[in-house]
Amino acid sequence: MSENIEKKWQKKWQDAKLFESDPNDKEKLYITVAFPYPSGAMHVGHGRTYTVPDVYARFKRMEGYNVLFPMAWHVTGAPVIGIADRIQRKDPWTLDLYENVHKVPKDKLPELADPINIVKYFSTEYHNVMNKMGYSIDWRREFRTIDPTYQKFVTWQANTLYKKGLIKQGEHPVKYCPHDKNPVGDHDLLEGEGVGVNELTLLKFKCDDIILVTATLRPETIFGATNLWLNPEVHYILVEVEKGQSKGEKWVMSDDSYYNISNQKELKIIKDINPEELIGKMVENPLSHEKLPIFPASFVSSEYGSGVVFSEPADAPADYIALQDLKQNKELIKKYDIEKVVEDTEPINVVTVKGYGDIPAKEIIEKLQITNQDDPKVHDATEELYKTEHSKGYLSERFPKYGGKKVAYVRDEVKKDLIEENIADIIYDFAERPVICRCGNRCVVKIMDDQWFMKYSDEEWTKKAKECLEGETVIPEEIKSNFDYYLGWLQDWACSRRVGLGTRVPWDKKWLIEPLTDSTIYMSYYTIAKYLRNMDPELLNDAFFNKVFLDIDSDDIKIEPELVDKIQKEFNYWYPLDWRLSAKDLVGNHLSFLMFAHTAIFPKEKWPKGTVVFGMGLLEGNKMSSSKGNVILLDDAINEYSADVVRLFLMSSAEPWQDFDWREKEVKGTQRRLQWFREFAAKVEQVNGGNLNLTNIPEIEVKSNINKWMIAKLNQHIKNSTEALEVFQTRKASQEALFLLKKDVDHYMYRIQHINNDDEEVKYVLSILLKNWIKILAPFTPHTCEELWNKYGGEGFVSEASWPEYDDSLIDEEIEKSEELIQNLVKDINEIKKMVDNDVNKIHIYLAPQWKWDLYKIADEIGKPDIGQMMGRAIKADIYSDKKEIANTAKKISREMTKTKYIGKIDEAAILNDSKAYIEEECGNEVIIHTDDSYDPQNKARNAMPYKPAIFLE
RNA sequence: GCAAGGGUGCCCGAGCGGCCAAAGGGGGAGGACUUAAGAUCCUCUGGUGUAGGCCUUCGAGGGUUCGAAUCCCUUCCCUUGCACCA
Repeated sequence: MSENIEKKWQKKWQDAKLFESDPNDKEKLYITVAFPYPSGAMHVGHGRTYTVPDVYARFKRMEGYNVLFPMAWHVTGAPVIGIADRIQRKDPWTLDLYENVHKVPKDKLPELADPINIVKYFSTEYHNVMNKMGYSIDWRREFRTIDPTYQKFVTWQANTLYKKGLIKQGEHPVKYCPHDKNPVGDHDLLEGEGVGVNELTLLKFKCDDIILVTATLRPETIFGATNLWLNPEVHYILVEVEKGQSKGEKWVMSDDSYYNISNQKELKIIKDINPEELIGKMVENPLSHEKLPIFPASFVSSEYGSGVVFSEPADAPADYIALQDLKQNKELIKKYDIEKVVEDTEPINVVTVKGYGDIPAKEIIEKLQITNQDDPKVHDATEELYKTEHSKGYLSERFPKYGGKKVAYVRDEVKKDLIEENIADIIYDFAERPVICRCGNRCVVKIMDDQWFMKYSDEEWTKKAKECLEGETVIPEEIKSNFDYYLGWLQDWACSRRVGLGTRVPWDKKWLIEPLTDSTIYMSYYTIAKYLRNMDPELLNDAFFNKVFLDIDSDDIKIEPELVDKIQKEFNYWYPLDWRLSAKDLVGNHLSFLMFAHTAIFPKEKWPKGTVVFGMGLLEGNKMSSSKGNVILLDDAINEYSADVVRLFLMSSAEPWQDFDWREKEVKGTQRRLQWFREFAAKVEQVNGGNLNLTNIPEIEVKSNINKWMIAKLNQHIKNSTEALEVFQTRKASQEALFLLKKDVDHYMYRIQHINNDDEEVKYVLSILLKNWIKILAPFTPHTCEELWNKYGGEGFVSEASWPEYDDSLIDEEIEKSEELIQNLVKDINEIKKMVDNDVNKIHIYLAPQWKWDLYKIADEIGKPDIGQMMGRAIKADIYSDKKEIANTAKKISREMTKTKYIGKIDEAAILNDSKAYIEEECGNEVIIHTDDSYDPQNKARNAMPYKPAIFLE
């Protein structure tokens, strides 16, 4: 049923070309959301992402803007290559994922062995589901990032940045498989997913004419170096460095580490080295020049770093325990003839850290009860101490230049100085191992030296990007400082790739442009995409784009000038982008790149104006994840609940930047609420005798308080909802527009039960209410609203209807206070009745006399519960003769005023009389409203306070 | 570790100096309707009180203020990001 209605309106919108936006005289609004990478089916989390801009677009359209909301598909990149490959190989996990989670029909599955087919299949799927959601997208501008026309655009973009000197060649460490001769991404790994690459400082210890190189994460501990460790079991070699700052030096390292380091430096193997011959010899500490002995140790790994380690037993638990082991191993000491030096070797304090003494490593070894260097707990000890010292440690005062400073700062300083003096170099290694390629071979860290980089570190460029950020509205606001941080922190970004789908680097065709780099200014492409989609890509040269986007004239433009002019005008009409929406995790890359790229290419007036950042999706409290199968596909959700229910739920369960939680029970609650709304509309028609006409509601003057109250509430909710939508608060807006308004309507309907159901005022109020209500819900539940609008005589599409103007003058404090007065009174009476045992016949109500209002006013002017001041002013103004009574009342007011908002005197007698019948009905007794205390047997009248009449139950 | 955000009633979540015992939803209890169930509607959902009140609560501790869930300080805990990947 609802599915048919939704289909019907989607078709009507399409036939009327409602969302095909072309330049006109209206004010424009251009909104985009990060386009999807369609490597799987759309789930409800994606649904939220794309519903937010749709709701906003629909809202702004009703406000009278010419809104552009386009969509395209980001299909460049490597992941689909891996997926296709796994499908090709019939990897069971992948097949299961695509068949059962992404729900690809079994007969279609084999086609997905081709990456192109994956992106085609899912982008088509996305397109269809987006239509089923009722998104108001201008599909004439749809494209995929591998379309030849788009590639021409990316080529232009790359050339433009290149010419400005913002793309440079440089070196960069990557995970690399020496067997495949290719960089490897995480998805290409058999083992070691997510393992990071560490930059290690390689310290050079001279030993005659050769150098023992030791790799460390903690170069500052060089001050406490006592000896070197070599593992007698490991195979060492001597190599000569052939290039770079260490050229000509002869290094000793393990041959396993050579496997890695040779990918980073040009090394020539000279000969094998027998560690036994080196153990016992002395090397020179490069910093202090003192002589240090070489000792044997079994914990030294041949794979990590260089296979040679310098020992700092005060702060490195492994070094400490290895030294203890050695001291006890008389046999070994004897073998290498190092009795004296071993005996003399003691830890040297380097780092002072709270909670530890002089030799932190000793303490932690003892704490964890580690008994020898091959105990796996050594690893935990190292990790713990490393973290503590890094965050809380200080280098001991006695070291010149660096002493007394925090370890965290000293580390980089020492490293920089050592390298400058050429007593250290840099190598890279994995933080953990093993890292094994799919082909079964050990991966290495390779330095690619022909990699292309975006120079995001460029100071001037960063300054401009920050300026761009400064001029933007960021929602939520707190993210802005985050952005600022990222813009400054971004280093050069490797922007070329060897594998994946994408556009070639125009001047170096062996590279592809990295997928985050090819989608930083594509919002400008949307504005002209409808002209380019059927064009011969060969016509789209740089000259063309230069003219359209930057107004640079050229003889090389191959398209007729009139068309170029039209295209350029369209770009200038839509640009700059008003709003960019994207997920939280893209703040540090995509969204920042977007700002960088815009400032580099476009003049300031074309820089983006606003960014909205999204939170994540949860499913019944757990993180949504396709790969774990923990998702609900959007299509399934639509089929089960209808698009409107899904939309409404997604918009109302959390604000866009918060994490939302798809809870079936609450989705069902939303469904019932929407159903209630439809029934309410039918009820309004029924009250109107079956011929409700929303286009033509006869004007009528509203007199009764409760009707005025309903109108006031309606206006208040429209106002709140409008203000919330302006700043993308879809949750607040939908709460106001549906849930809170419904609560007031419920109350209203209850209140008017006693009124003649042919009452003209009620008919009018309900009609006005419904008319506006349909409108303010239209952005959230467009199909339902379109249907109701049409059914009850609305003119045209509600999607095109004008957004309701709220009238501040109708949002009357006094009217609200009146209803509050009545409700509080009823509540109080019933509460007292509950507590009183005897039967009640009559309810007497006494109102506060004028002087109490005067006193309340004085209290309000003072602004705080200061009884002394109140008394002073009251007596001066001579508001009442009995000072004791004034004092008593002042005390009460002092208490009351912190709980009640003062809005001036209201005519309580009139208000209560207006609703007397209602009060009697609610309380079940006759009500007598006294304007004086001529009948007051229990002396209750004196309790009357402004907004709080006295009650006497008889 | 660094950076950002956050800890609110059974649960999710609003509130961000006084209309706050704290919106709204979910869950629970009771009632109306119904042959019954469901849906819908009403009431209650911190404690206590024989006159509309009082007491205790917003991670913990301290402070500012006539007044703090809201502001400041300290402390504990949680979530996210830290890159060559969309």
